[in-house]
Amino acid sequence: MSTVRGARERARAEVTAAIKDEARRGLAAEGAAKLSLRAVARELGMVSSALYRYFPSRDELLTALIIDAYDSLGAAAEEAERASLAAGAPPRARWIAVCGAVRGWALARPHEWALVYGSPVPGYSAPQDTIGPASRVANTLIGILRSAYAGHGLALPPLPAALRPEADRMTAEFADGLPPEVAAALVAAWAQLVGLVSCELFGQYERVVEDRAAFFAHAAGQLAHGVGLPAA
Amino acid sequence: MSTVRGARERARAEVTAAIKDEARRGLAAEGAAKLSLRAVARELGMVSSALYRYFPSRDELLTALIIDAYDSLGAAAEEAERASLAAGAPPRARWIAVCGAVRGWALARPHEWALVYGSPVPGYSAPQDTIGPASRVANTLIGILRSAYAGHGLALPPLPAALRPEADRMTAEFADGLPPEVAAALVAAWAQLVGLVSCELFGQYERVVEDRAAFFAHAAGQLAHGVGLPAA
DNA sequence: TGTACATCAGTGAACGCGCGTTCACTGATGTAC
DNA sequence: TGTACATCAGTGAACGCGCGTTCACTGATGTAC
Repeated sequence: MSTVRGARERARAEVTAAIKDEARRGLAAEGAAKLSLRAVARELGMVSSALYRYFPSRDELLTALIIDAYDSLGAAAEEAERASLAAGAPPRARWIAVCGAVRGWALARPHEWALVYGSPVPGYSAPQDTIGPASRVANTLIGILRSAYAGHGLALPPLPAALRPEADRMTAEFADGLPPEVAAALVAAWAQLVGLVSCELFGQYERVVEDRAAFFAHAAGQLAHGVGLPAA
Repeated sequence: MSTVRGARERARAEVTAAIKDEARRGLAAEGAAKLSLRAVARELGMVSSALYRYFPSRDELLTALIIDAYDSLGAAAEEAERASLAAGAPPRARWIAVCGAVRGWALARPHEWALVYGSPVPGYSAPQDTIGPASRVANTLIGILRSAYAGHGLALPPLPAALRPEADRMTAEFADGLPPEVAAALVAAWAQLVGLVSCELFGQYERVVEDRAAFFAHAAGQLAHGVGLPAA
């Protein structure tokens, strides 16, 4: 509770961090499905049963890694928004900056990206605790659209009637105050962004895209257009 | 070589198919990383060493599943194009039909989608044999754009200068005769389509998108717009 | 048509390995009086 | 300040399980003469 923690508490935090770091290395080597407590312990020079002082099971360790990943990605997105806002960038440029930050984070931590946006781990189902951190990037993007809407507005075509109820529901849930076509466009853009990053990371660009930074910059501009932030 | 195969050859084809079917079930239960030859053999009532008469290793079995998946997805896309072409549909409608076929295939075989477009399996690297079947969907989409281009043309904004060399390279490689902005737009649309399908399949729409068919139809329309096939 | 031989599918045992989790334990660190 | 006790990190053995791959083998199916 106190800010000056006891030696025991400090040691516990350090060992916990070391376990997660080693587990992230294991993720890279073997993937989430095969992440092995025994291997983590071995690498740390501990006996495998000792890990149970820190995580009650393998799945809880996975959950901790997932939460960390969402948080770290969310922080990267928020930082990009903060920096470009401070530089006086208009909404479109900030949107593109945040997309670039997401890609940059994923390129630096491909296995953590795979952990949260790749194929689900069979037999593992993420608990509720992961929902909050998971939405930080989306919230950042919504914030940009909000400020654009409050400024010069967003250039979006009207929704098809079939999507109206769904778009109204989305709007009420996480984009209150914005027009319904914005919520629908945002979710689509987010899924498309995930696709751009995952394709690059998961090997789909092999023999197809070479200048990946230029290609992504162009695609992020298209995504901005798709959410009503056209160029010029 | 003859069309009337001997009993032995026929039996071999049947057992090979049974092994792959059972392996596909294993994929669903445990994921590609943990796909187990012994479990497949057990389920088939064989002894595990017997599988080595059919596949020289676990990785070769995985490769066979990957090729099958690409082929099956490619066939679904081609069939959708053929049917909507036969119905006299214009390029935009055919584009949307093919996107819908990709999504439909993925919803019916989520674990095969994950096998080819999800996180890579650590320690496994796909051999050359998978390249051909992998491009059938993209080829179908290019075909649509080709016929649209030959007809009323494609409505695409000019490329940023930074992407011009890359777009020229892509065009020479797989979209010969089309303008460079088409190749770039196609690859981006394809990656975005992968994102839409993967997000839906991998659980990213939980608590976000409810009417997924309507949402996808709208997004596929946006993708069509992105490759120069605007509505109306 | 019959026989000898080659091919091949499938068996069963073995090698050497790894896994998650539990449990009774030792010994060091912290806490209350 | 000193002592008794509680808390907790880490140990080591064990349980019960699963894995990919190799190898010598049996016996059925096909082929050549």
